Order: sequence, then structure tokens, then C-alpha cells
Amino acid sequence: MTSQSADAVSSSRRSKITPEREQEFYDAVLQQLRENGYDSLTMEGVAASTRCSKSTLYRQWKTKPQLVAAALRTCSRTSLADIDTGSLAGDLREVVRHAGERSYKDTRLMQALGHAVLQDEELRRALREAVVEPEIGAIEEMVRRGVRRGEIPADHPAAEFVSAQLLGVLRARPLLEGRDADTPYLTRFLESCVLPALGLPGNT
Amino acid sequence: MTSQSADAVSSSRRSKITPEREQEFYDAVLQQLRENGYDSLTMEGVAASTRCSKSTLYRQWKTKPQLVAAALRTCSRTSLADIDTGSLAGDLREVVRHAGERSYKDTRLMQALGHAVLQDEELRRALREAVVEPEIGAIEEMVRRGVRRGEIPADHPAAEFVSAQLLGVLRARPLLEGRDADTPYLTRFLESCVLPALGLPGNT
DNA sequence: GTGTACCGATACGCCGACGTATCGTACGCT
DNA sequence: AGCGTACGATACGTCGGCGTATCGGTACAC
Repeated sequence: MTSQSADAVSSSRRSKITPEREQEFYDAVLQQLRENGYDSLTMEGVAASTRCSKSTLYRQWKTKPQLVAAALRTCSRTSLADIDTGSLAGDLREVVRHAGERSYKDTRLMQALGHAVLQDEELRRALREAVVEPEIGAIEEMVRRGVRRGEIPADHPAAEFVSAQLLGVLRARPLLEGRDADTPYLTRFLESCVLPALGLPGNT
Repeated sequence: MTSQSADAVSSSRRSKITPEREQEFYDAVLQQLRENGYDSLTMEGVAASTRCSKSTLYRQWKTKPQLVAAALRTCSRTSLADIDTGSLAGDLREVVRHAGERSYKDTRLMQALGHAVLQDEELRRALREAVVEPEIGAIEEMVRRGVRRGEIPADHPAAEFVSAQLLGVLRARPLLEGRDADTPYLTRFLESCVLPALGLPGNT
């Protein structure tokens, strides 16, 4: 056969599944999700794009929703949790910078899981725990820090809407304008809507 | 009219398709869309729930996406276009009242069409022209009227985000809190975020 | 060197949905 | 009264995806 020398990637896939290999599966799942939606994601497709056999997939995960749920759980972006610039406005500016960069991928992913999430309990929990909660939790923590620092009052009526606003606009722009909500757009939104509503000065 | 006996519905459906009957098809399509998503919407299902045969469906519409597109085009709720209270704040309060009532149906519908819309050109146009454009156009017209009346400056930076904010929050709440964005929620959002960002006084 | 566990390929059964075709018949018009 | 049109029922071919099963072969441990 072929001389399987240094490239462990292309030719021989006979070794046990390493963590890196596992991540390749997950990446393929997420990519196919974004491109074609949940229903058009097929086990055959994942197998083909990762050059494994269906047997391998079904050995590791029982069913298609479980594979997808597992893939979602690797999405845990803890990036937002690390942000702490010392001011609420500064934190949120960092948030929109990150969100704008990941706008396309996250938006498509959410869109793809739209209704599938309503049918499968495990899928719903995976999406919430792995994607929604971490990001939204981080934002709400920023707001709480802002309250503690006295930047905004604890019962500011706009406080409850910060995360919904950001997530909402992120998903709304593609529908309204046909373009992703990139960082400049999100920044304009933050400075001219979110921060003013909170009583904080926006960069004009 | 065909004043058959009392039960024109259950037994014999042999008459030609009246406009009312046609609307029954569309309603069934939209309902199944909202309940199960686009991919799980089946011609068999529509036929069964409307007690017609598949032949009839395929005689009227060539394919499944065309049936769905036709159903979408009957959604044209021009209700928002009729709103004109004399002030921007008043107009928007009417908008959230309507939107809150239709929240569940509209949100689910958008969610259901998520990725299908990316695959089929006709479907995409139908959704835009029948659902998105009318509502968003009405809101933007309200903003323009507000500018003409001098309520807000023409270049107010928050003006471009009014429709995106409302649509976004409408779709975001179910994801974040697991509940629909009803009228009270939308009203709070309007008074504490949208109006303040525009420099208008919100009802506290 | 021997063994075992795991991988890849592939074939299979099953099901459900699309879209077509056929046929009998009720409707509604003239 | 008669006739054509469109409807309802249903069967059919096709396709594609899920999940299972079988089998040969290879990597890695011992």
C-alpha cells in the first residue's frame, strides 16, 4: 500500500480516536449544520467529510441528535467570561468586538438549530448550556459589576434588556439587510442605543 | 353560495376550490410550519389535515416550496401600515401591542423558515416581500414621520436601529428566557430602551 | 510474535416523503 | 339531462437517510 510516512492525516485512519480526531468530527458537524441546517445534516455526510465510516460514528454516539449535542458542547466559548475592563461600557465594547467577529458562525448556527431544538430535549439543553448560557451569563455578570461599581442603579429598567438587545440585533440584521451584523454595526448600535438607554455616554 | 346542508365541511369536498378553501390550505401549511418546521412539513400532512388529496395540491402548486411561498404571501399583515397616532412614541406603542399579540405565531414562523429560506430563492423572496418588508417598512415610515414632525433629528444615530431592535428582541426572548415576548415585555423594552435611546421620554 | 480491540468499507432493511399516474365519480354548468 | 372538468383515493416508482450487521484488516499492547 502507500507508504504512510509522516502524514498521519490523509491516508491511514486506523488508530483509535484521539481527542483531536474527535474535534474534527465536531467541526464537521457544526460546519454542515451551518451550511445546510439540521435536517440536511446527515451521518453519511459527516462520515464522508471526515473520511471515517458510519460505523465509527454510531459506535461513539448512539444517534444523530446525540452527535449534534456533543458537538454543541464543544462550542463553549468562555471568551466573554474573561472580559473585565473595569467599566461596563468597556466590557460591552469588548463583547461587540468578539460578537462581530463570530457573527456569521453563531448566527447561522442558531438559525440551523431553530426547530430541531424544539423536538429533542437533549439538543435543547446542549444548546442552552453550551452556547446561550455562557455568553448571556457573562453579559449579565458585566451588568452586575456595573451596578456594584455604581455606574448604573441596581433597578435600572434597561438593564434586563442588554443581552437580549445584543443577541437580537445580531440575529435581526441578516434578515433585515441581508448582511451580517459585523463589529462596526454592533458598535454603532452599542454606542447609540444600548449605552444611552443605560444612561451611559456613548462615543458619538 | 353553495348552501349545502349544515355540514359542508366533513363529508363531501367535491366542489371546486373556492378562495376560502384555498385559504384553508395556506392556514394548514403555516400551522404545520410553525409546529414542525419546514423540513417536517409534508404534502401528505397538508392533504390529510385539509382532507384533500395530494393530487389537488400538486395540481394547484408545482412543488412544496411553491406551496409554502404561496402560503407566505397570504400573510401580508398590513396592520402596522394603518397605524398613525400622531406621534412616534404613540405609533411604536401600537406596534408593540400588535407584535406582542402575534409574537408566538410570527416568531415560530421565522424560526421554521430559518434555513429553508437560504436554499430556495422563491421562498426567500416570498418571506421578504410578504412578511419582513411590510412590517419593517411601516416602522421606518413611522420614524420618517417622526423626523418630519421634528420629534427626532433626521440623523439621529439610534433611528436606524428601531426596527432591528424590535424584531431582534421579539426573537431573542424565547431563546433567552424560554417565554414569548408578549406585549408587557415589549412595552417595557420600548419605554426603557428604544424611546430613551431616541431621546424621547418613556413612560416610567 | 500473537492477540485483541477498534477502524473502514459496504451491504442491508426499513421507512417516509416527493412527485406521478390512474380511475371512478361528484359537481356544476349549459 | 348530459357532459366535461376537477376532485378524492390510492397505488406506484424513486430516492435518500437512519441505524444495523458483517467482514477484512490494521494498530498497538504485551
